[in-house]
Amino acid sequence: MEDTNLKDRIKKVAIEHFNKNGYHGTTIRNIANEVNCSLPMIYYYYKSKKELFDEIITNDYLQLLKRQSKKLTKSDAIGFYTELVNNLNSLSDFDRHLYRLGIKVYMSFDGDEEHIQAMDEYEESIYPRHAEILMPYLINPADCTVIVRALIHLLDTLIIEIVVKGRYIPEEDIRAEISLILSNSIKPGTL
Amino acid sequence: MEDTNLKDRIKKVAIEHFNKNGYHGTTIRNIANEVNCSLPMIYYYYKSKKELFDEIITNDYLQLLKRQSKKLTKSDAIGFYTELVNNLNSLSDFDRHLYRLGIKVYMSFDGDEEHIQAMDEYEESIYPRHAEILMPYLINPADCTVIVRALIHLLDTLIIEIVVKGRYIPEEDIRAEISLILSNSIKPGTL
DNA sequence: TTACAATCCTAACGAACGTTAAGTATGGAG
DNA sequence: CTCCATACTTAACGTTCGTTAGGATTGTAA
Repeated sequence: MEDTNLKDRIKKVAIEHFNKNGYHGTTIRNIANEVNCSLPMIYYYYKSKKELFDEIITNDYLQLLKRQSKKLTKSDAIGFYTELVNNLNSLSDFDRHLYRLGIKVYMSFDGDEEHIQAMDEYEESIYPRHAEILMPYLINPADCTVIVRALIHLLDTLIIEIVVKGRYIPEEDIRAEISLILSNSIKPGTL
Repeated sequence: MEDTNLKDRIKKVAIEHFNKNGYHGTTIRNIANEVNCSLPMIYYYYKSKKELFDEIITNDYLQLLKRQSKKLTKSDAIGFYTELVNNLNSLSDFDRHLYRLGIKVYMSFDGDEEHIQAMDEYEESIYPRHAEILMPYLINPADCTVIVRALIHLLDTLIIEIVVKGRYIPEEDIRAEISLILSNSIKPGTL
């Protein structure tokens, strides 16, 4: 993200503020102050406060998710999920804050009805996607539901731990936790 | 919580609003409107908006946590944690919203520095407490760190799933997920 | 040099905010 | 009946909010 470009600088600061203080706690004046530009410049580039927020969530956040998933070199099941979580450790501060803001909206802790609905739809696509990835490796396909659900739950908190609370979790720790769930349930040799 | 008492009715509505709209998104006027009282009545019972919020978090929320932990009849390890999570299924709407608000502050999604610090201190007491509970049952005490951490992570998302997203998770599902982590690590017979 | 679009500013708008001043009802104690 | 604390009100305070009107500056094309 270019720092010379005023429009982008505004968005960058906006993400920091929305992330830190929430939608209502963020003011256009505070953003303008930090960007060191006049107040109406924000309305020059963005129609309103709401549009600025919308663009961040529906553009930048979803783009970040796609960018992260493209990084995956998917080897085996445990390696795949370990990599997915571990990549978050090396997120830039900016991306981490953007991710955090996304989670916040996703959890209905900020934003309004529209955003929450969009996030819900996205979430419903998660379970089948993981089930599809794991299915071929399972010893007992009947256990699929429990295993996938427990896996998603574990992934969720690992993500929250890293992205929301800003902690670093070493790769071997991530692998150990994921293995705890998967190692007894997937076929040997695929590990 | 008495509904005849105006002071309590104000707090009840305040919790709903803080939970739904965040600290900055909640206005004294909106609360007064819904309680159907005049605006200064809120200042008659509470010194300021901040004090009202503080009391909810440091009084009511922590009391709810204690009340929940007292309900536990702690049998075996898996039963203990299953009960802990399952009890959240039967939380009243009011308590669930209060719990959600607490999680929100705990995750630094709302509130200010003081609250977040208080929550961090509380959180640091969690790991040793669970380690202590589980230690006697572990087959290999060297694995303690991984197991306890994975357990806490799993519990966290189960709690979020029920309290934040408002889903119902059947007791057997909770037990299955917790067993997935614990059943291979704790001594047989203690299950 | 002129014309014009893009980029920026100061100053102000009305609305909504947290908060308070100044009072009015009410009901029990003396 | 008087007194007074409790429970409540209307009306306004000063401040900050999102937003905009109206104009200045700048670089470029004709």
